[in-house]
Amino acid sequence: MAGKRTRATIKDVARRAGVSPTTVSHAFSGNGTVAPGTADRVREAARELGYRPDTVARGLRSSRLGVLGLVVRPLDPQDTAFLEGVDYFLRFAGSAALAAVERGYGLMLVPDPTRADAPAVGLACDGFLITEPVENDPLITMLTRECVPFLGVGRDPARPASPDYLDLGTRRIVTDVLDHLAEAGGSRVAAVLGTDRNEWNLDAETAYLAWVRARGQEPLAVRRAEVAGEAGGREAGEELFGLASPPDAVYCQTGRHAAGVLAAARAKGLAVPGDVRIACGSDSDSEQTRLSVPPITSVDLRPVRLARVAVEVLVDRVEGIEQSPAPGPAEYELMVRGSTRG
Amino acid sequence: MAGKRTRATIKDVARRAGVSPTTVSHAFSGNGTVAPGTADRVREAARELGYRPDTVARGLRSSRLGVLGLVVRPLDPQDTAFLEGVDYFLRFAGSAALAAVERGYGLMLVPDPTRADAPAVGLACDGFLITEPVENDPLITMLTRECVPFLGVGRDPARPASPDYLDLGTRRIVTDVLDHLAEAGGSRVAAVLGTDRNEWNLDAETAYLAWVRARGQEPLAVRRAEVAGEAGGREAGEELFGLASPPDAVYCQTGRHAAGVLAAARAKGLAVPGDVRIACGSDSDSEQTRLSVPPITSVDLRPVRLARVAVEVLVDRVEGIEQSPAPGPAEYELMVRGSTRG
DNA sequence: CTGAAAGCGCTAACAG
DNA sequence: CTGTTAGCGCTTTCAG
Repeated sequence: MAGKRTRATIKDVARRAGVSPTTVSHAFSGNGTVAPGTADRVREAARELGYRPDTVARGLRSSRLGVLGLVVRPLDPQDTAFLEGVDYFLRFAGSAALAAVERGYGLMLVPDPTRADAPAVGLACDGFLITEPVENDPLITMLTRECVPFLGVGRDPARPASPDYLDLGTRRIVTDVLDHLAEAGGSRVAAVLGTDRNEWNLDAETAYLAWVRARGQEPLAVRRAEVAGEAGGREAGEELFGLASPPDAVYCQTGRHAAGVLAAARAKGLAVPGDVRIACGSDSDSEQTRLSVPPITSVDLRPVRLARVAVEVLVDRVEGIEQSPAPGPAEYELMVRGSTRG
Repeated sequence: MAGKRTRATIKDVARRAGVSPTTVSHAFSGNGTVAPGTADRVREAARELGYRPDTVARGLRSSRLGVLGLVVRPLDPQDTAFLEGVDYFLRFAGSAALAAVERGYGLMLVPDPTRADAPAVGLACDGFLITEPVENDPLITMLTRECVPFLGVGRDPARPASPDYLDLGTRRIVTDVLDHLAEAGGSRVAAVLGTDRNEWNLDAETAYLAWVRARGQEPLAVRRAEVAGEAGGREAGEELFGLASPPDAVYCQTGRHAAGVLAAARAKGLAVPGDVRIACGSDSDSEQTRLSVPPITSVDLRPVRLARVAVEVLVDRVEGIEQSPAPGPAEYELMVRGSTRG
């Protein structure tokens, strides 16, 4: 079932319809103007031949392929951790794909095109969505140099804010969650933070430090790699609850961390909520937070909506629509659950 | 940040390296032969200019773009149900993307290219993965006609088995689950089936009917659309448990259906397991089955592995590698859980 | 080993 | 309204 090129070309259609290739081109692209009758003949001929314009050839001229690249960080293709963030990521990717389709684009998952082993096609995308750029993201450097449109979902923490990044509003979110923990009765709030160098982590840290200091306390933060997951959270929890004066509330950066902290608290015989309140700054739809016992208060970052907005902005950029108004901070919703609510 | 074409072309590199475009082409593609020294000069010039071969132009000649299309059925882009199968689908899509990358391909989610409103780029893919083809799938018709390689993940139920389809082994799986329900004490097993016309549903029905009749009983099957989800399952459960002689075991086709049936049983005061056993023929990782109370016995279809196999086979086809041995039925594992185990 | 020439399939100017 | 003429950036014979 190999088969050489069987598809009809624009010339075949032109010949059959008794017109020039240009006319066929016009008829299909809707550019120029074609007499209705002629257009019909062209369409008819094309149908008979099973002709469809070749996207690649078209892209060569118009330097627009119709493909958006989605780059997910962290990005090591070896690292199956890629699959760990499934809940949030799938919703994001799925929604982005749909939104892209609605704008006439395909959405391709690509590994970091700056890596040597990246498939060449990665570079062919008309624009890129980069979720959670890392500090001084090399991909952003490259895209900027080559004038390829992109949109960061989250800031590059080392670069100035700009319309090139969607603002996740991390500090505001984290502060809200911390306030909620305090309202729920937490008087000493610890934090379990991640280690990736992205907006989400770096801003969360900043926000936590500021919040704690504003209350005249010393920060009590531990860090665990995102990929350490529930086990990492459990470790962190054991560390925190083993202290001489343990926290009575814990803010966690990921749902998996939170689930681990919860497990550690329960293992230690601590009531949740009661002795300890736990909340998570992300990923409210994850199994870990939603279906744990008790369920863990967390934040719905609206990945479906976020992806849609991101695609809209990116497509506008790709199509050269002038500065689509940079949307404000992403919407979110605090999902208060049993882990902080008597 | 619009910017016209800034990227260096092969000519620029040729000029700078003092050679012809042909030589540059050879140096990069590894085709012809280039003297080591010349190749170095070319590479050097390219580096200085930040040159990278243009994938689109390259694809024009070689008619190989390096992109695999992933078509998910059912496929209505309007229908957010697309997002509902998240657990299984994400794992599948994520894993497929990784496997594709490892073979040097990009993996693009595309809507059914046979639809009128589909983005043209859908057609540009070098090959397609079609998860759960529907009966007489029009996409398969088109791809066959145009000699575009594809691989169905699941058979087209209306076409003869062939190496073009990965065998999901549905009948075997369903039979195993039914056997398990019987072993767990079920003497009258009902089925809640789906409505999509794909291998999964049609073969499940066949297998169920055969299994029941082999035991000298009459089938007791209800159907609910996949998208009806938990509510649909609940309805189905109410219907079944409201019968004069209700079943004492229910096979469900989807995790959501199973969760609904479970809810219906509990609402009716039936013990699960005890009065009723429930098992699900798919999607063991879904929240619905894994984290319900009790958790629901289901089947791990190994989507991560399945996707990897599918990509391997498809890439072999795309690259014209002769008949990579069609892999046998997909592996799976019955995950026995509380819903069938005292 | 290297290069000149001829396109891949399509579209973008311009002319008619 | 339609056709002619040039290519897009790259690869590919096929001569040197």
